[in-house]
Amino acid sequence: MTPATTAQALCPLFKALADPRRLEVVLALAAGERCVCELTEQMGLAQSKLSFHLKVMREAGLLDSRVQGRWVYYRLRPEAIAQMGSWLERLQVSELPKAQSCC
Amino acid sequence: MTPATTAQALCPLFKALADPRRLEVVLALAAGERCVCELTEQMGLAQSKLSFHLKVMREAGLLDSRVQGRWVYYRLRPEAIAQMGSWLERLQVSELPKAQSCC
DNA sequence: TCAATCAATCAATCAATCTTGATGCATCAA
DNA sequence: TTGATGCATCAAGATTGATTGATTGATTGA
Repeated sequence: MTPATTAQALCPLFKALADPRRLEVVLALAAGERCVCELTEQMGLAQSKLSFHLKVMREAGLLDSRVQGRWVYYRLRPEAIAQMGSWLERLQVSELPKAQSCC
Repeated sequence: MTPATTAQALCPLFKALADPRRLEVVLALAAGERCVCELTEQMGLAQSKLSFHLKVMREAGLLDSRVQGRWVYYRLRPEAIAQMGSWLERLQVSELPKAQSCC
């Protein structure tokens, strides 16, 4: 996988984190699986709004869900977190040289 | 800084990465500082388009710039990368317990 | 000076995302 | 079987973000 391809694959993940509500949801899920009704209460979000954001994150591959009876439980996908983390790590060059000249 | 506050601070950074063009620019800058004209050429982007995206990333705190003569050089802000990285790390819980019951 | 170059900005258009309230579907308990 | 609950989905409108082409300001070399 070339770096460019990797970037393409990562974009949806970063997009999924590019919203304050979603960051909060992710933070809540870091403590473990939660069902939608718990999240709704905890976040103080309208049900359909939360459902929308959960869908965005699930489709990006950031979250997984499972159905149990009439409840739906969401959880983080550690692979997704790791993928972003290691991409960022590769960027972390200690001392970048200044460009000498240009054009 | 509470976790929630941290999340608020991180949102603009993740937003800055939530675009394929911007990811490519970041990738290019990982190799070191570049001037806008180099990036324009390398990315094959219209000048005003690139300028727009650079501004988004600079205002988010992801990039820094310096002016030298009539050129402007952009570079990554390692602190920004580190901030996102360590936030992601804190999410990386090894084995999340399943929720028992709900509601 | 004067013309050329680099880059930011602006206004207008277009596109993507979010929000809202309503509706539908599945599950469960009575 | 009926009513209630949990969640997804939908259509409409609002908000935000991206693109385009033109203009402007600063800097440089002739």
